[in-house]
Amino acid sequence: MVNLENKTAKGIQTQLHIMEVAIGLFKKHGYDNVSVDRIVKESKTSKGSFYQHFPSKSSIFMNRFMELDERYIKIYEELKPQYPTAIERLEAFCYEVLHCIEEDMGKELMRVIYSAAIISNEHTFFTNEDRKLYIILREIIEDGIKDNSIKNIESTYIFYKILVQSILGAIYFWGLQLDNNKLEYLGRPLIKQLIMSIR
Amino acid sequence: MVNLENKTAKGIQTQLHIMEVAIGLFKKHGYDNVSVDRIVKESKTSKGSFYQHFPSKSSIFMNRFMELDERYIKIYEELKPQYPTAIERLEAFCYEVLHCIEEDMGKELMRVIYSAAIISNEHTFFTNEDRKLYIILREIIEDGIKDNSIKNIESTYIFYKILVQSILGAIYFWGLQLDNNKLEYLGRPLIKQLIMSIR
DNA sequence: TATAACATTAGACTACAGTCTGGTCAAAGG
DNA sequence: CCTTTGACCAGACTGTAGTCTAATGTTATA
Repeated sequence: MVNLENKTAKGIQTQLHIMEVAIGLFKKHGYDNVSVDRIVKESKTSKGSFYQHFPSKSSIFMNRFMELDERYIKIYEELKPQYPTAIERLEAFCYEVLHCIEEDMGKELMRVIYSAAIISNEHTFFTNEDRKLYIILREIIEDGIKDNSIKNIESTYIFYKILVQSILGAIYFWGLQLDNNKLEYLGRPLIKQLIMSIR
Repeated sequence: MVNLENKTAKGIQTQLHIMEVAIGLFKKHGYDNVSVDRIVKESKTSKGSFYQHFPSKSSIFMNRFMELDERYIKIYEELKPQYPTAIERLEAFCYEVLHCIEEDMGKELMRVIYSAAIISNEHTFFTNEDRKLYIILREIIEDGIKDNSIKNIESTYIFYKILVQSILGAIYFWGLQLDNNKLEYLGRPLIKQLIMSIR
């Protein structure tokens, strides 16, 4: 998910190197306690290099977050054969997404992303309807209409938006909590209720 | 909702004055284009004064946002006699909340609040279960169980959390959008679906 | 009233995200 | 081979949120 357009091999390497060092420092000391100056110092690069490859400090996390969509595809493919009906797949997939976000990203990263995404117009990833995750969701809903396991919805598009809002809400809610409750555990009731309502 | 503990009358006046000037400047030039330096200059105060009364720039908005809970109480009281059953009250109340947030606060203010709340541990308002809005929600759900208009829920507490996540999600989703779609319009399908599911 | 304790205020100062400028290097086209 | 274009990089610089210190006002209590 690293930006590949007009980048030299060396450039890509630098970008990856900065990213690795930065993520390492964030993990060790926390996002707020690591400055860009320190990142460029420890990675033996410079401010100019950093901002050549990342539009902002938070976009280091954004890069990782965007990569997650590739994982969703794999998750969906693995999960698909396990459930006979689309509605079951939809429910299981949603839980997997929540699980994956917590395990692979972690709360701090998600907090930074959610905090940045809503104030910067730079991040259009969330609103991009061609995002892989969104495509999968719509696909499963479509399947559910076809196999008649999903009923009681106005349209694929509307229910897909309902789901997106719910997932955003569950994650945001989780991000607010200072305790260690699991995202999947917190978000499950909402998803469950929605799934129940379209059965 | 201005912090009253250990404040002199003069202090409160200063706080209110700063708040008025700041909100005025934000409305005129946008939050990001108004610095704290400018606020203290135009309000003829000082940095020291500003941070005596506000823990951060964004908390000016937070103050306003917290005041909104008083409005919710009034809204609920006015709305209460219009609907015979609790489930109808719950649905109507949720829409009113969304409506109110857009009208009284506006998207920019909510963006700033949502962006700040999830990264700063300073803001416990969202997670405080004694928040007026949350009390009202639980009360209506309780009423619904009593008058038997609400069924199919595991418990008041769980469904209340479902609702809170949904409202957060709807607002966050709205905040992400660059267009001018109304919050109430965007969030309505999710609320409707949930209400339907507990009927 | 005197004084201690604390709220208030001013403004210099710090830390840090992000910008800008100027230079180097690699590759592509003539 | 030369030149042009643009990616890459270094580091000085800027703007701004938030801190610190020291002075001043206010209030409660001895």
